[in-house]
Amino acid sequence: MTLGEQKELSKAEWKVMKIVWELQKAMAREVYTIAGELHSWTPATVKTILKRLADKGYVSTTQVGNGFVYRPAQSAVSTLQSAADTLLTNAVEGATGPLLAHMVESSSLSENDLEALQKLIDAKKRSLKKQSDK
Amino acid sequence: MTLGEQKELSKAEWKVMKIVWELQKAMAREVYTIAGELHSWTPATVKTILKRLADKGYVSTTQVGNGFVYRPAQSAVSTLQSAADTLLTNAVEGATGPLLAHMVESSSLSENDLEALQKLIDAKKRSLKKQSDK
DNA sequence: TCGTAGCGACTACAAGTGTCAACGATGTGG
DNA sequence: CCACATCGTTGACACTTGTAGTCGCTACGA
Repeated sequence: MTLGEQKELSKAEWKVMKIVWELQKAMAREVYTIAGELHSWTPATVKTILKRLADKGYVSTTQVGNGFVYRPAQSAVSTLQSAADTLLTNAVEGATGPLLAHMVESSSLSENDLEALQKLIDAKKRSLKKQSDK
Repeated sequence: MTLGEQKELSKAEWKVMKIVWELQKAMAREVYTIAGELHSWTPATVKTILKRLADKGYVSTTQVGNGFVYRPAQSAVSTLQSAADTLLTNAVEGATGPLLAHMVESSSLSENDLEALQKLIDAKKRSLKKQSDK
């Protein structure tokens, strides 16, 4: 994409993207088979969404035979992160803490994830402290 | 609302809700004055959005004079939390950790928030450990 | 080589959104 | 009591989204 203005993903598009992220490389067939099971969409529906995702630049395509191989154009993590930023934009002063608490609580995180978060929070706390006695 | 099926907020609706959450009680005038400055919307636009929010049940209204007092029907925190849950739904296995890390990093959190998160994470870690040596 | 299965493109259409103008009802200052 | 400022409601219109059918093209098995 020429620059910036990344169109956002719609609900249905997220669902398809999730499948693509999981497969990493996928033929249309695989995507709509899975999507069919998961959301009872017809192949036609999935094809439309794939097209829209390609237009928006979320999946890249490489021709193979009579069709494409679809592949995520950006990582799931970074896409999720921008979505999270958007979400945080809507957060009123003071809501962020409880929000994060809720998220941590309701996600299943690995030992490593928890460790990393711990470190991050420690660091944040220290920098807060330091700032207070400038 | 009778039960369940909460319609979701659209982008513009979030922006208006944010204002309503901040004001807690607001006349149309106040909302569209602020929204005008913030997003250069005309009063007409804001009125439409307020109506839609009322229809969706996100703001409650009480008549006063020729108009309404608008007031959030649910807390910012709980609304944000459901949005977060939706977001987490789209998260691929393994993405949640980095996602949360990013969010913690990019938000400004108070000492108390950080403390609370720390406790939560500690608890989570302990329960993970316990589970592993069943 | 020829039928067929499957692909992507195009078309369709109802519902949701972003944006706003106009209108009729109503409260208010003079 | 009247003119005016506002308020909420309606209507409007373009664009996006959810959902799906159809069609022309192509790869592939018989």
